[in-house]
Amino acid sequence: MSATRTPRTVRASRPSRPTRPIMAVLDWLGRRWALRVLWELRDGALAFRALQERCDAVSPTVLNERLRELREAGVVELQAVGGYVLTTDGQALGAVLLPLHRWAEQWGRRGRARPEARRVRTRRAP
Amino acid sequence: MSATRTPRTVRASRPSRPTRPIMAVLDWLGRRWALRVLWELRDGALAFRALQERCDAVSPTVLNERLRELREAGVVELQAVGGYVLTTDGQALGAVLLPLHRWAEQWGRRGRARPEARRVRTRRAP
DNA sequence: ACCCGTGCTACGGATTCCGTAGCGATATGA
DNA sequence: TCATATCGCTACGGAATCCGTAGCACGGGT
Repeated sequence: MSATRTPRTVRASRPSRPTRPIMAVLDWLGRRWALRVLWELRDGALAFRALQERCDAVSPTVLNERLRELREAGVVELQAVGGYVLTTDGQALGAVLLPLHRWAEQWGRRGRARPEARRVRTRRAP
Repeated sequence: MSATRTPRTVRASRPSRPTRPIMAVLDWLGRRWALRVLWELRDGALAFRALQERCDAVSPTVLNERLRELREAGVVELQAVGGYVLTTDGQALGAVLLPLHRWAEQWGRRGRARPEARRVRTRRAP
């Protein structure tokens, strides 16, 4: 019937994984600028535009979306005055980034370069 | 010439930041599935398809791209037999994820829900 | 009445991600 | 030798996300 040779079944092997919290965290933490926002807020509150400034001038659309997700996760909050700040949970999460910072420093000393920009999608002539 | 009222200059304030290693790490680590790949490799080597399986059946295109970046960063390598495995640096980086795991467990116990799927782009009526 | 700064949104175009199909190489068995 | 199976990995079209710019509504200062 089928033209293919082998289904190569890759799915169907996770029938009822309970979706551990770590999976959820790795998911929303692994979105663009999420880690960076936590890192930039580690020293104290920052206003929206100040935060945007520090994140390589990320577009306000994405920044606002990340901040909303981080607020829903309960790690950052917007205080009446002074801008965005880490909550207690957020500070605990930010503390996890300190070992990462140390690792990055040693990693940088070993001459590791940042993986360079991905290949541009081959565009066909218009 | 411009019709705007105020430039609201958000750029132009980072003239010569030396691009610390932590920034580079937060960049390539904050891409989709990068953290998850490190997490799934923490217990030992995994073949390409086995790794794909564990990462919610991520598409092979993205998985291969992440693996390439992680190899260029020197945290993952493909051994002759057995599939992908963390390097020494990679294991040190994976160790950073353990405190994150503990944080996530407590975070999950406090009833935090994963920030739900983003809103669909508001499409105006046709 | 301005001027300035706040958080935040609209929107079109560029980039990235996903889902499926399949290739070349290698291994194993009949 | 031929068939089958699995390996890492690629092609490609469509969907989702991200970016860059412009600007709104509100409030405080002068």
